[in-house]
Amino acid sequence: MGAAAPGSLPSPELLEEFSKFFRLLSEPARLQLLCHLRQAPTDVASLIEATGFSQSHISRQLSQLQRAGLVSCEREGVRLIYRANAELVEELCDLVQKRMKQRLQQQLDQLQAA
Amino acid sequence: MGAAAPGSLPSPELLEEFSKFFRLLSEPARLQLLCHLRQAPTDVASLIEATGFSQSHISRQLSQLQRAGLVSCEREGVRLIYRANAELVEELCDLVQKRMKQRLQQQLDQLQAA
DNA sequence: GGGCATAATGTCTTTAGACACATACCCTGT
DNA sequence: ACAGGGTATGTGTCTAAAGACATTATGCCC
Repeated sequence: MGAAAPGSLPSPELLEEFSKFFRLLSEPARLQLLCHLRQAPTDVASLIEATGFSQSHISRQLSQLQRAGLVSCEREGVRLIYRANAELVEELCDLVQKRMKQRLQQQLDQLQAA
Repeated sequence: MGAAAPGSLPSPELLEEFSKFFRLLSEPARLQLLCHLRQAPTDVASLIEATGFSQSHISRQLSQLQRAGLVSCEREGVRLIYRANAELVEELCDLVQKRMKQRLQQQLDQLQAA
């Protein structure tokens, strides 16, 4: 155990921090951008074309992802190339995938029981 | 490496599903409840006492977490004992912790560079 | 079955965030 | 230095979700 000491509850500040992180990922648009960037570093124009979102929208989402350290960007001539933080994004994907499986399994079990 | 095929972009439905999952975790109150349950299975009254939230508030949050498969509950006499899905929650914690470290390291690096 | 606990839900108000339009900014090449 | 494409930001509107209150449902004990 070692995980169950009463004092191990996160501070309110930490909770707030975590919550912000998850809130970032709670927007389909941002997830979609992350998925694109996960496949390859991409400039903004291509993201606009790929997603159909407005330029300002994409710019905002990207800057949020950047502040959170999920993506970074570098200039290449006149455009900005964004790229995903590979490690973190991969782990996120793994986790989410695992959860999906678990969830579906649960639903299956429920059906079996009925 | 198999991760970069163009067709591997999640469907809109899947994105929506993921986004809902993260939205669940984007609420400090729910995170706090999860943290409590992570330490030990707990009945609602104790959660009220521990958090100071209203009964209805807690009840709502718990049912959301339950629908998502993050917690489950069983009746014990007149009360309901909620418990966290240990595996998933532990993984989440690991991930979040890792990210925090990474993030702080980034900020450190920035300071070093300045 | 009545009364008393605990837990869940219906409803309302308030607030936080998405998204669009317009505009300002910045970099780069000439 | 200027012009122009490429990106960021100020502002407004709209929607979805949080949170408080009152009410209803559910199981236990007599």
